[in-house]
Amino acid sequence: MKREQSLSFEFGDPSAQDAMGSASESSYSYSPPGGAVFGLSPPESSPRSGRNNNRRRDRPSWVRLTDTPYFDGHLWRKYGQKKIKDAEYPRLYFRCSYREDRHCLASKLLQQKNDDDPPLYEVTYTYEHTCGAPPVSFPDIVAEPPVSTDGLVLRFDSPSSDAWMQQNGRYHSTSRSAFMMLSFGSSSQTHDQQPAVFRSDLEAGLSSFPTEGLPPAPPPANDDDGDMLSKLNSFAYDFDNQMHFGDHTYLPHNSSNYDHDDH
DNA sequence: GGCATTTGACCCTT
DNA sequence: AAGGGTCAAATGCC
Repeated sequence: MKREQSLSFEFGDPSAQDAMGSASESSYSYSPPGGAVFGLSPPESSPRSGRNNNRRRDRPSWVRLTDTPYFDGHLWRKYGQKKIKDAEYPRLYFRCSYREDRHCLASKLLQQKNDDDPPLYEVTYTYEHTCGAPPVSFPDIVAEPPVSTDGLVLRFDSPSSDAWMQQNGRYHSTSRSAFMMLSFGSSSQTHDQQPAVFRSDLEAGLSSFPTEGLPPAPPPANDDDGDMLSKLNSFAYDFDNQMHFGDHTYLPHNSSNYDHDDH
């Protein structure tokens, strides 16, 4: 049902591209996936103020192709829609629902690519979430014996963060039975507690529930043991060159050179 | 009434 | 100057 995904990172600053592929520090304002995604300060000026800082082409962004563009584990508010020249479908603009509350700069841009069933969308994400909001799910964590390693497997039962979105004050889902799995401690990992597997299995379905009773997003994660859920996003990115989210495989461009001709 | 979405205008980037 | 991204007032929904 779902398509294979690809992910590309685009930066105006080559040094930022380098930072994406390693843990090295960068003067670039963006904190790449795998780094500390919490506690970032917003830019000194809004996008409309200032001149050369925060230019569009300098903003970190990555692209995802999906047929479920709304279900990515975060809450988004739509703030614009525009007909794009030579594009068959309008472009939709979303920003993090916590933009004001927590100065989260994350935004995404939705572009429908075709009219298949289901339609394919190109989703361009800009800036990592700094809101600290957990994935939109309330999973039951189940420890299971690992399949073939000496590690630990955690299963996050339904609903999956990949299957829910907020719309008109309610969460909506196309998943009836979803779960995610994390595997820790694989001997192939060079760092402690990095996942070897991170995936979810989704089945088509439809349901929704109101958002009123949901707890607020937690404060930025600390390093205490047991705070697994608040680290979920980080875990998802803690691969060297590959990330799995849901049944999507993300393949960040990892060349050390900035490359405009990436497709 | 409060909040999210829509949509035309404005402004920035290329 | 054209095209694209964001703002903000208007509108709709709960």
